[in-house]
Amino acid sequence: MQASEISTAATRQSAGEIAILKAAIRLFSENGFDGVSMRSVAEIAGVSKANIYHHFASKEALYLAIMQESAQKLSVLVDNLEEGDGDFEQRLRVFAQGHLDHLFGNASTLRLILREVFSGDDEKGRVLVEQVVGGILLRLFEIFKEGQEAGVLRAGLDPALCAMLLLGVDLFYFQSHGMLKHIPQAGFALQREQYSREMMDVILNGMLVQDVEAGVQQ
Amino acid sequence: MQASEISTAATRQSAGEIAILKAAIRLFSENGFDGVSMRSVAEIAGVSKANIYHHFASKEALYLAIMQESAQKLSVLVDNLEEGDGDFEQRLRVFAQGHLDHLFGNASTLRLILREVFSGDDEKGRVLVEQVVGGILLRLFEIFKEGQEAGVLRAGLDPALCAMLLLGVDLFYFQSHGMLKHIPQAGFALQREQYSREMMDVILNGMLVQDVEAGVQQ
DNA sequence: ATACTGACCGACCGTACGGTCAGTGTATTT
DNA sequence: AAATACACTGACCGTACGGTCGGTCAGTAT
Repeated sequence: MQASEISTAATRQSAGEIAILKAAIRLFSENGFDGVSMRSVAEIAGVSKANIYHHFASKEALYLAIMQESAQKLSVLVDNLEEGDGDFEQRLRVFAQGHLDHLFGNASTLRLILREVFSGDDEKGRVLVEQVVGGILLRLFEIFKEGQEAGVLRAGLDPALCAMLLLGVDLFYFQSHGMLKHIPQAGFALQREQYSREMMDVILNGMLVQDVEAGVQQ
Repeated sequence: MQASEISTAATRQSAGEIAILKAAIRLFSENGFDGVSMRSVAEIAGVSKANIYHHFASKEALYLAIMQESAQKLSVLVDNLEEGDGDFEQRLRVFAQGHLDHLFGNASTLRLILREVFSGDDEKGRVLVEQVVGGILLRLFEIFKEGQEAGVLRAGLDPALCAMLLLGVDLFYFQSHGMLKHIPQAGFALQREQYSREMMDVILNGMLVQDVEAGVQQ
């Protein structure tokens, strides 16, 4: 009944190492790289600081390990879109509906990666693409490209751009829902489902081919 | 209306103090609060560390001073954004492009504010949002509202949501282009104008009433 | 019994941090 | 000429940082 065998398959992980990773993911996602000390990680994890250096070569190495583990968690999102049944449009609509919830379900993980993505640093951006999120995005682009070849996505559009728009709309909400609540006019942002539904209504209507009325009335 | 004397009127500033503020804005916007040391600020500003403490009570006080100056600067600049004088669609395209240019034109200042809004506590965030985002959102909101009353914007849509989508698309690019440009498949992200144009193609197509095919070929 | 392994720890190192303080140099006021 | 005001500095303080080191201890294979 324990959830203790999550990723122990690939590399054997001691209880301490798992605790370290868990503590690090929480602290780094909340406070960023510079805002976290190895001492605080050790304390939260309930191990000695020296033990962290037994498992990880440096603070940077620990950070990178967490980033990659996090990216792996997020790739499940694309799996859902890839493996769903129905045609592209149906899968896309289901995906769009649940995507935002999924993001919030992996809040710590996502915050960690977004912090890096939005840092604006060129070098970090490159490393991020090459080692962390590049593969996920390419798979997403490919799915949209197939959707276009199937005649569902409008012909003139860049599939990658459409994918990023869909992704960006949800990421934007994930990042800024706290502040959106303070804007009086933005009543649509009070509830996640409402935001997702109305936003997806606009952008799907904007990029899908209009054969019949595409269920966009209300 | 010159933008050259923003805050020199209220309090006399010595050359050293100006250099400190300038250095601090650059460093804090690039590296965040925890990633900047008072020593590095002093070095870049070309003054002693003690001199910073002569002008500012603490690191927090320096950071706060910069935040306030930046927020004020941004809110003033936003008011000068061009809007275009053509039809509804043309106005929005000009506005979106101008807004995006505006974001990049004040990159350091903006990054500073965004960091605080997205990761700071609610209280500070709310003040900043009201001061910086409020004005521009309201202007866009009015444009969309007029468009809807004129029958150009689809009737079921929330004008505030449309405004938020447009701003979000620009903001998302500002924050993520450092990563996007390292993805070969995301060629649309290499040039600002191209990104803005193609994104607007999609979302305008999703928002506007479809009388004819809305001129989205290239 | 012995030898070996790997998880783990307390104590420590050099450095950099935020912040303080006594004092210097230089204008302006009296 | 003396006094006041203020921008500015070098040296210093206590603390916390990332990282290292010698060593303990349980498990295990020989």
